[in-house]
Amino acid sequence: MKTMHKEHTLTKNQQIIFDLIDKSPEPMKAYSILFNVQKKGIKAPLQVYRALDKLVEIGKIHKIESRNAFIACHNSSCQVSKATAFSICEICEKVTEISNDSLSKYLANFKDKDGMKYIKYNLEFFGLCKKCKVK
Amino acid sequence: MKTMHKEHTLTKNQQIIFDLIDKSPEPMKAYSILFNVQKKGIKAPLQVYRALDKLVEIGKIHKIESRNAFIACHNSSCQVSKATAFSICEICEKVTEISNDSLSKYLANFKDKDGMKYIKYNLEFFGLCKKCKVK
DNA sequence: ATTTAGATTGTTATAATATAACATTATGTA
DNA sequence: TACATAATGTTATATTATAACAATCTAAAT
Repeated sequence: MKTMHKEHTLTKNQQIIFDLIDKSPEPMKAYSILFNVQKKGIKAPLQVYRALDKLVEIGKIHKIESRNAFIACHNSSCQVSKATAFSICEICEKVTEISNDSLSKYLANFKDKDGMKYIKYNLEFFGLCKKCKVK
Repeated sequence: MKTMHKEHTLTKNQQIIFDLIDKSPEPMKAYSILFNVQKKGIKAPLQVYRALDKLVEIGKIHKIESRNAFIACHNSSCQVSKATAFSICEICEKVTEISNDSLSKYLANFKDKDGMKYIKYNLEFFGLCKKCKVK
């Protein structure tokens, strides 16, 4: 079965903003994105936020909630941003999307006693990355 | 062994703000808190944010990152906000702290392949609560 | 090719969330 | 008492995000 969510044709603004985020080694914040795309004609915050909203919706990027920042999705098996997990280094702020079958299965099947039906989750691990740990 | 993290004596501002959040049936936002404590002499956003920072630090409250809102901790076994999990209803916005041994053990022991040492995590599940599900 | 509905864009203004900087006051402890 | 640390009060400002509305583009159905 084909995963459909990567198939969207992006609009001009969406493409410009996705390309920028996709090339960035770290999560990008909305106003940093704005600054970087102004030479391409995107001049207002709302233009950035609208593209970000759409890109999140179709699963091309994820929002790192604790950082108010956005990274490109590099996890072909992630289900349209419905199930996301990240590791975040508290020193260098490097963020990596976690792709781990055991974890995603565990969380997808998790049921709490309160009878809620979960349709989405977001998990953020914080710690020290390999590089920062040894410093 | 005694859990030490609930033993802090709160300062005046901290106590006022904690009491307000603790009584609230839903997560409270910073400026809503500010509005509600102005009659008690807390007049500036920074006074609120400083108390919130401290209360989060000592584990009396948690921040719901996806909502920019704060709830009191009712989970006596939670380790000073180092390991938090919440369920969030996307319709009524009810938030419940999840207290589940299996989950917390699984996450505390989770190790990803990238060699990171995790010292903290935050998990947010989204879905429909029992009430909203049947509507 | 034309129509039409829906999505996207451009624009201005403003709302909501959060922190910087600095002077002052309280608190605990040596 | 004196000292260090934490907390407070205050003004100003930075950062993140959305409201409202008119204009334009796009895809699909005539």
